[in-house]
Amino acid sequence: MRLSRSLVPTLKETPAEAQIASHRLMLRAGLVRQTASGIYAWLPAGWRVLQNIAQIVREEQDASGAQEMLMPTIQSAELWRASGRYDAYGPEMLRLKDRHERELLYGPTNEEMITEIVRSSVKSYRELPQNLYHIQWKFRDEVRPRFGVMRGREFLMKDAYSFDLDYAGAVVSYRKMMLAYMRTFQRLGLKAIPMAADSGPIGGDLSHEFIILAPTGESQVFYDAAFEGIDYTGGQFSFDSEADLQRFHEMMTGSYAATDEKHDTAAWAKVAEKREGRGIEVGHIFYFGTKYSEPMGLTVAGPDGKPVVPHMGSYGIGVSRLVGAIIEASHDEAGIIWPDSVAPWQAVIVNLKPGDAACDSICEDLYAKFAGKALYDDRADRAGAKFADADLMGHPWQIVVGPRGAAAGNVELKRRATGERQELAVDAALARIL
RNA sequence: CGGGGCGUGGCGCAGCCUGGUAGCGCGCGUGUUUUGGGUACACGAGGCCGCCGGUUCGAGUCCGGCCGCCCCGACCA
Repeated sequence: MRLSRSLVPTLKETPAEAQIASHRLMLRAGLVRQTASGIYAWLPAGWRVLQNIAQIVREEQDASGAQEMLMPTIQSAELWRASGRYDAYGPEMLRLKDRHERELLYGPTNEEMITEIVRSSVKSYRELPQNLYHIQWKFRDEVRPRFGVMRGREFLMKDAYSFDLDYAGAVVSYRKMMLAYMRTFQRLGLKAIPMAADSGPIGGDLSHEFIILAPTGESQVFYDAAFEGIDYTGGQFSFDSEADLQRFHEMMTGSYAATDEKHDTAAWAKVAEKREGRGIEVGHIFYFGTKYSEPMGLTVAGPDGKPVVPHMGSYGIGVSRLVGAIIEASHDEAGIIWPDSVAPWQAVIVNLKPGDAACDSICEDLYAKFAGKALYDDRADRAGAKFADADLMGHPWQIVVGPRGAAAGNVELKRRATGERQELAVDAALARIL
């Protein structure tokens, strides 16, 4: 995109409503605009980030064997009465009526709907297991939306639902999702720690929250250094190997990890290498047995022909929350520092002197070669303003093209994360990035 | 939902106490200037002062109601 013709409204000053770093930076970098309390419009740059994150989430879900689908945002109240949650869910659920006075709701989650869909189409144990997910907007009428996109009322979530014949099968599905999550967060450039969470009446160790480390996180976290440096994407854990999945699960549950709410000082004392930090919750997975399948009448024919009630689990990632969380984990005084995998553009080409033949020629050439992966700052602004915006927007690379180097066919390459700069020939710079 | 606060050009704010024809900085437009980290100067555009009602000769300012938004707390991807 050419910046001169794009809607990327950066701000020099911070709007008064924004308190935390990610919210301030998202507004200043022109990623989002708030349209109502807890509801945001995603502007071009922000939308690219959101899609990049969603794509990584999607790839890892697919790799785990889950199938993507899309369920609607609007659901009928009837569905929720069947599970008993219509009344139980409370005022957080946005309720609507259509022109015929039929009761509808804007989905806060999709257990009921997916259970109904599976109920109507899956008839035999041979069709299990199934794991279905979608990436869809949710609405939860939070009492107090805050922290920008991290605690909005409308938010984009990836939610997956697994269906297995029995508990043993559900455990395998659970472990696959846990692995998919750790791989996803690693690819997003985040350090994530799975933490045991309340699993309700079902019990067991099959509910985990995924906390990512960020200095400005909401809660204090305590964890074993054993979680550091594990490579989840390198091939040592296969989704197809139950032995791998078990080893992985033991690794994740065998070391101490807790937020301040559940911190156990006695157990903590025994940890050899302690780590503490701040964290943000970005995902939650749990096994809940037949909590929905039972009341909603989901059964399949078992091997002996008799009906069996499938065991379910559900698995959520806050996709839009991740945008804020990544910024909390990766920014400095000047602005955002995007991990390469989620950046809206890999590089910004900063033309210091639009109109100068040498500068224009190098920039146009670079811009074409990046084929959409670079933002071209062709605005007729001061150099300082462009540098400030480039840092603010957080592009992983900045390619500075000025008359000084252009004459010799050189550009300056700056890495946003380290601040490191060097003067290179155009092709050499290009080779470093692509 | 309890507690606190704020709504005045696009953004950040002053003016309100003590009513008298709306102001500052940034941004925006034009021109000159400058030309590698938000340059300087000049001219200019842009405001239902959140909304409704009341008091008053006169309301951004005082009174009442409503709406919106933010912050702290309890709860959540």
